[in-house]
Amino acid sequence: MNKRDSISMSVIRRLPRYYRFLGDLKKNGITRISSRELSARMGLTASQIRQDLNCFGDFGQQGYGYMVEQLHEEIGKILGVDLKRKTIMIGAGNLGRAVAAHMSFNTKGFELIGIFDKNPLVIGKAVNGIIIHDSCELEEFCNKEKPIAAILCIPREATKDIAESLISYGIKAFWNFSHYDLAISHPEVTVENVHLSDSLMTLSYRIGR
Amino acid sequence: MNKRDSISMSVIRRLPRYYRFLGDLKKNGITRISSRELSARMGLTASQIRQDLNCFGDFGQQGYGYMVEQLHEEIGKILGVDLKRKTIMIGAGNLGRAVAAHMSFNTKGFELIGIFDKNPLVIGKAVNGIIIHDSCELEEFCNKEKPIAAILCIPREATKDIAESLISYGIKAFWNFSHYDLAISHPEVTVENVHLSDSLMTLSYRIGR
DNA sequence: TAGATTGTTAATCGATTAACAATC
DNA sequence: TAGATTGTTAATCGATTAACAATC
Repeated sequence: MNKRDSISMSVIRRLPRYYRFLGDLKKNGITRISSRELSARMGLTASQIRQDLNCFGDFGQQGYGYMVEQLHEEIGKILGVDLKRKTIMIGAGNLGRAVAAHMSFNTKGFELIGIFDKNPLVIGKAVNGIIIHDSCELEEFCNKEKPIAAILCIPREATKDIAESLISYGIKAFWNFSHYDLAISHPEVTVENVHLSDSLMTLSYRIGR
Repeated sequence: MNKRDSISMSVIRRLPRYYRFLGDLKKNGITRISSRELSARMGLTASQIRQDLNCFGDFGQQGYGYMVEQLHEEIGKILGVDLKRKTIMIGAGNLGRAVAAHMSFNTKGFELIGIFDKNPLVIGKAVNGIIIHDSCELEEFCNKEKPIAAILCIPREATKDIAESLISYGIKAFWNFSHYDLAISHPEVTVENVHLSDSLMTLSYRIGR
């Protein structure tokens, strides 16, 4: 088994947070940091930080700590934020357009190259310079441009079928905003579900009655 | 210690998903279900489902299973989706407007009663019938309407200060979309962070290089 | 009653924390 | 060298899974 495959989800989900905090430290001119100091800032244990980082290599120096800029860069590479994976978005409703306009895909490993919708009212318009195409052009577009990732901002009911079509067009990864648990049987396809509704209901629970 | 307080986050985060699946079953006319059948549909173990549900009460019937409609309703009550907590949104940019237009707050325990921004271009407009007010009216509005929850769709830098003001105006819960880990020291305030960037970077990691 | 399935206790597994030898 | 802090192993804690008696 590849080392990378043995990393637990718990660790993976903390990586972007490390990346963010290290970026901040760098911006504030801090050049080195100990796991203890970082743990205090992030609200973790120093032990956990050292364990997490050691999943990927020996980034620290004993008796000294970690170099902020170097560690930031290393984690960036681990996350793959330096890549430019061709990405399409399906669904240009409120949420889709906002995500397209709001996210900096190019600093997170992706490049948004096309948006698709079947609503004639939005087709032909552009969001952040990305043109909204007619959904019927999807297959042709994929054959030509070979995107590997798709962002799904479509209604719940449409999700499963569209995802399957997209896989047949060569899509290997989904960022799914629809209120539906996309679970793909193909093992080579990666899915990240964003369930805003679930998040809000979790807040509702925690507020209490 | 209150029973409710002893429930782990792992369990809490699964509740909305149970709620969703049970709603589906109900819609499909299925009136009862065993933990084994539900586990197969949800991709969990039957054991986990029984453990989770037993945190809140004995909803099942031995030898028989669970009544779908009744369980759906019970979980809804546990989540508090029947409540109408007065909620405001701060920040009516792309993301804020999309969230305001896209989410069904009233089926998730909340009622959006006002949106605030300082951009004159959007003040006075409405999203889904909710008026966008000038931010300078925030304190007055809170004194009058007494909202208890706030949705933050503002830039990273502004988040901490605005959150603290809002707490002084009586806000008890935050749904935070800013790229910033809002961690409030007041124990009576609840925070749910939605980190879309982190989610996207997690996907980037999992795709690999 | 017999079969089914829960509620619940016990066993296992995995993740976090603590401890400390290695070493800068 | 002495002090500091890592990398890493061991101990603890919590969450998941298995097992089974209770009971519908």
